[in-house]
Parts: sequence; structure tokens; C-alpha cells
Amino acid sequence: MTERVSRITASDVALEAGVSISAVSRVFTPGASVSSKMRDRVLAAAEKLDYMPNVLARSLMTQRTALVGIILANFQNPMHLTTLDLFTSALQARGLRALVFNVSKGVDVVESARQVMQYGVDGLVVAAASMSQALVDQCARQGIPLVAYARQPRNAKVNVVCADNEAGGRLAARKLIERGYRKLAYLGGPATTSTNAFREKGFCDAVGEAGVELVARVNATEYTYDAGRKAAIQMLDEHRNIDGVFCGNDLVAFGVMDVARYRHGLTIPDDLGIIGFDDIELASADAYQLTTIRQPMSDMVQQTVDIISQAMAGQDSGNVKRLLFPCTLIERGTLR
Amino acid sequence: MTERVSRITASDVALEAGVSISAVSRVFTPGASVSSKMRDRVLAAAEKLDYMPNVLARSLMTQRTALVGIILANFQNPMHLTTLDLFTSALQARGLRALVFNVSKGVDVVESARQVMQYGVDGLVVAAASMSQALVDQCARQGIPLVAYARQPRNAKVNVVCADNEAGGRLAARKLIERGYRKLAYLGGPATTSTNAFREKGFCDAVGEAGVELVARVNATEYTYDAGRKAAIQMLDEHRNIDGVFCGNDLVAFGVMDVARYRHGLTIPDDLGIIGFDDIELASADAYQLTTIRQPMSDMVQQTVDIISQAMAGQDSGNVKRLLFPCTLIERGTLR
DNA sequence: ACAATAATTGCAAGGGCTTGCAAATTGTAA
DNA sequence: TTACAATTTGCAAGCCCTTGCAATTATTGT
Repeated sequence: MTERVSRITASDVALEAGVSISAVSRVFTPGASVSSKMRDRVLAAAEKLDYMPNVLARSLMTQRTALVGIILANFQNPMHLTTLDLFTSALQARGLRALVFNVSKGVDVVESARQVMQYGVDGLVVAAASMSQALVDQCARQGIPLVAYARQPRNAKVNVVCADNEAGGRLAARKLIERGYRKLAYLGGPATTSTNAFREKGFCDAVGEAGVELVARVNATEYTYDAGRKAAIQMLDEHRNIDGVFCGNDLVAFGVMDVARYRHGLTIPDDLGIIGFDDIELASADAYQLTTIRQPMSDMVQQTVDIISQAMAGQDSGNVKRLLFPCTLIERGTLR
Repeated sequence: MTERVSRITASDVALEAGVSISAVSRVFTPGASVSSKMRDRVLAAAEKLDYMPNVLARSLMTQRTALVGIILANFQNPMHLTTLDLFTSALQARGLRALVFNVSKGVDVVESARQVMQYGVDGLVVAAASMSQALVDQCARQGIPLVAYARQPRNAKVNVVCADNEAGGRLAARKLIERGYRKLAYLGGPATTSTNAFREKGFCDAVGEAGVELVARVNATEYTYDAGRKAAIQMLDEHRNIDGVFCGNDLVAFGVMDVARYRHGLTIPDDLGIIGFDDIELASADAYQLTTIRQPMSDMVQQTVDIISQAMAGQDSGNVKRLLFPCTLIERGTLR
């Protein structure tokens, strides 16, 4: 049977050390006024009793939880594990914690957000597909900094930290054309995502401006290998003359490569040039050697956390930030 | 300038509805005694003011936070994104939230655990490399259910939910031998991990029992493609006669495959048979078609969450559970 | 040594909620 | 209608901590 022992509280420590509760509190409050004798006594007692301040009670007083909500979808894309890795690390480095919400499977973003807010998060980063006006208003009303990460919502009144997907799309187009590909195709991610919209726009615009033929424009249903593969089967069956494809992300690109190589017997990069997006770990695997476009994730996450912690410190200018980060092309073996 | 409006509280709602604060509280407490008239009045007022109960204050009273800490390392292995996906979903389905801690980069597990505990988590799942006795004691003392997920710590006094890695290793050995491979090698993950230890033991035992030669036993420094690749280069250079390899996980297996194919010109599965572990999405990619061992992650996560929520409800038998889940071999194209 | 200033300490009032208890209400049976 | 039980409601104490204020103690200059 578990013997439920109630937690040690500040008053226990105060009793043990023979001081007031306030004294204990101050010892555990950075920047408070305590003499070194007092600190030593309290710390000794705390050590002895294995005391830890109750963050909940503290938060109730200070109106700060040091909790940052992260609303995330797309738990299939390995890139987002890196996202989580970077976020949790960056937050922890600032003494903050990540409260992760998963809105993958038909979970309502707004409802999730409400729940996050009940925990009194000090900040919220939304890396999910959609973001409602209600949520934005809610955050504004409560003074909670909100950042849209890796997506560019139409809504103007929200902080955005995102890769410049449109420029990335243009970059891909220009590179393919520069290497002599002339029958291009776009095989993007889900049509509903903002990343897809911007990558597609940038790519198609640049192809058009160069006067090169855009043979096909297709969307995979998800940002996954299988979805990419399925879309590629259909696309390459229908359009035999395609010689260059820009893909929504690396996983989709892998699918395209495999269909091209193993189903159509095409040689990459001679018969078909491929460019992906994200530069996941396996993009550099010998089996793929994928030329791809990398977004500066580390910087992006850092900026996001900066925005939030500045806002928490009350140092925000008050006007929303829209930060677009430039992408770089990582050249490997899928372009001739 | 952000106009910091303090949150709507129960007393605001009480005032608006012309009732007591307790009444408001009871309306938002499942199972409390409230008349339907009262409920309607309060709900109307709450709706009007957009009231949400403050979870912190509630937790302070009830000693329940509905927060479950998840301590995770290995943010490189895409499999763990699935882990997080499953955990967050399973927890959310039970009205619980995940407080994720990242102990990847030299962060102290014990220290992290202390921090998690300060948030008054109602449960803790440790999916990190190590787990100290101090942590186990701490949880026991405070009556917090603790589960070691996907690892088998030496420590006996802790709940364990894990794949039967040893059986998995044996399974791999028998399959390779059954298919006629006779010069076997083990290329595992980091020597410090319990998963490696058990997979290695199972594999080597079974190979020994069958009287088959074990040519090499190597550990990759990490469970990644690159580490697998590096280890494979060394191993295959040194032992030219190896004809079958059991790998620590799929990523490592990819590395081995690529070294074998692209560096040594070996044909898989004829010259070299390969078995991986985990069955990640790309294991089924045409470029790898990896035969691998799958652990029933969904069941494992479900069980973990069950254990925790039962313990939270006070229905735990009090004695620790050690659940080992059987693995299954997924046959694809890397065995002749 | 003394006054004047600075640093430390304790008191007590919250922060927003839950909950045992007693009062008030409603329902039921005779 | 009255007596009684069953519900519903409000009061007030308490969860554990922070912090303004005033009282105390330590420090400094002369």
C-alpha cells in the first residue's frame, strides 16, 4: 500500500529552522532580501526535510507559471521531433517548461487552446494547422504572448515565426531550371496547409517567369512517405515527360524518388531531378542523397522563445512581429 | 501596449449570477450537488463572462493536477515522435496533459525529475536513459505513480512497461539462422542502454545455442543513421565474411545497408541479411524494404497510461508491475 | 558613543478555488 | 396542514505560497 505522505511545506521548514514562513519563501525567491545566516539555516532545514517549493501555490500568487503551451499537429513528420527537441531545450534553458498539446487526430484546436489557457500558460506557440480568431483574441485579452510557428496564417494580428517558404519555392525553381530541367512539376503537401500554399506559389511563379513549362501540380494528402509515393505514382503515370520535381517535404521526395527509380526505372538525377524540403537526417543517407531546402530551425525556435520570454518580461513593443527566415539549398545528388 | 486584464474568477461569475462562489465551484465540479436551475444560471453567467476555472487554484486544493510528466531523451530517433504522439493522445483522452521534459543534452535526469515534481505531476513516465534510486524513492514517498517506459532498469521497485527486447533478439537470431546465414554479427545501439543490453543478450544467446558463429559484436555510439553507418564501415572492413547482421534499430540498419550496398557492393539479401528494430515508417520504403522487429507501441503506451490513471484513482494493487510485450517480426526484403 | 541610514525579518492579507458543516429549501407522507 | 427526510445552498476555513508594510536588527559616519 502506498503510504500517502503529504508534501513538505514551507511551514514545516520554517518550524524546523525556527524562522518565519516568509523567510523560507524569500530564500527560495531569487533576488529577495535574506542574510547569509538565514539562508544557511533555511537551506539546511530544507535539505534535511527534502523541501521543494510548490510551484502551483507560487504561480497562484505571482500569476506566472513558467509554462509555455505548444500546440502541435503532424506527429508523423520526423522534422517535428527536432522542433520539439529544440523547443523543450530552449525553454528549459530559460527556466520554462513545455506543455505539449497534440491536435493531430481531429482534436479541436480552439478547445485545446482553452484547456492550455486553464493552466495559466505564460505563452503559447501554435504549430498546428489552423488558428482561430477566437484564440488570438483570447490571448490578447489575457496578455498571453502567442506565436504562430512555421506557418503563416492569413490573420494579421499575430506573431509569426516562419521560414520564407515562398522564397524557398522560388529557389527550388531557379535551381532546377539552372540545371537544365525543362518539364517541371510541383508535388506539394496537403492543399490546406500554409506551407504548401507558399512553397507552391513561389515555385510556380518562378517557373512561369522563366517561361519554363509546368507540367503538373499535385498535392499529397499528407506530408508522409506513403502519401508522397501514392501521389507520385499517379503523377508520373499520367505525365511521362516530367524531368524535374519540387517536393513538399523530404518524406514526399523520398516517395517520389522511389517511384521514379523502382517503378519507372528512371535514373536520378539524369532522367529526373528532385528537390525536397526540410533536410531531415535521412536526406543525407546514401540511399537518397537528396538535394533539399533547409530552414534554419534552430534560429526560428530561438526567436520564438525570445519573443515569448520578452513579452513575459513586459519588454514587448506591443506590435506583432512577422519574421520570415531565409532558406538555404543543400546540394547533394538529386540534381545533375 | 498590452492591456493586462486579470482573468475572470469564480467570484465574478457568482456576482453576475447572484449566487455564492461555492455554487459556481460546484457547477464546475463533476459530481457535486447542484440543482438544474442553479446550473443554468451559473452557466449562463459563466458563458457571458467567458469564465474558465483556474486549474492552478483547483489543484492547490485538490492535490491533483491532471499533469503527467514525461521525461524523454533520444530526440533523434523518429520512433519517439510516435511515442509522444501516442502518449499525448492517450493522456488527453483521459483528461490528462503531458508535461514534457527533454533530457537529451547532458541534462540531469534527477534534477529534471525534481522540477517535474514541483509542478505536482500526478504521474511520471521515464523514457530516458537512466533512472536513479533517488527518483524512485521520491515518487514512492509522495505516492506518485512512476513507470519506466521502453527500458528495463536494474532497479526492481518500479513499474516497467517495455518490449521484450531479449525475446526480440532471440527472434532475430533464429530467423537469420533459419534463412541460412552462418556468419552473424550484432551491431547494437549505445552500450549503456538497457534496450541494447537485452537485444544483445537475446541475440547472442540464441546464436550460441544454435552453434552458429558470431563474428562481431559492435555498438553504434547512438541510435542514428550516421552512427550506424560509421560503425558499419569499421565492422565490415574488419570482418569481410559477415553474412547476417542484427541491428540495434532501423536507423542503424539503414546505415549498415547503405555501407554494404554502396561501399562494399554487396547485394542484400543474398550477400548480406539484415534485421532491424522498431519498424519506423521508412522501413517499408522501397529503398530499404527492411525486415525488422516491431514492438506493440500502441499497447505499451495504453498500458502505461492505464497504470498511471489507475494509481491516480487509488485502485493500484500497490505492488509494482513488470510488463514485457512480445515483439513481432515484420518480413520485407532484407532476408533471403 | 550616538544618531541616522540601510538591511533584514515577521506579520498578515491575499491569490482562486474546494469542501465540511449547518442553514435553508424543497419534497413527501400522513 | 404538519412533521420529517432529502436536497440544495452559503459560510468560512484552508490549500501553500508571495509580498507590502512596519518593526527589528545591523551598519556606518562622526
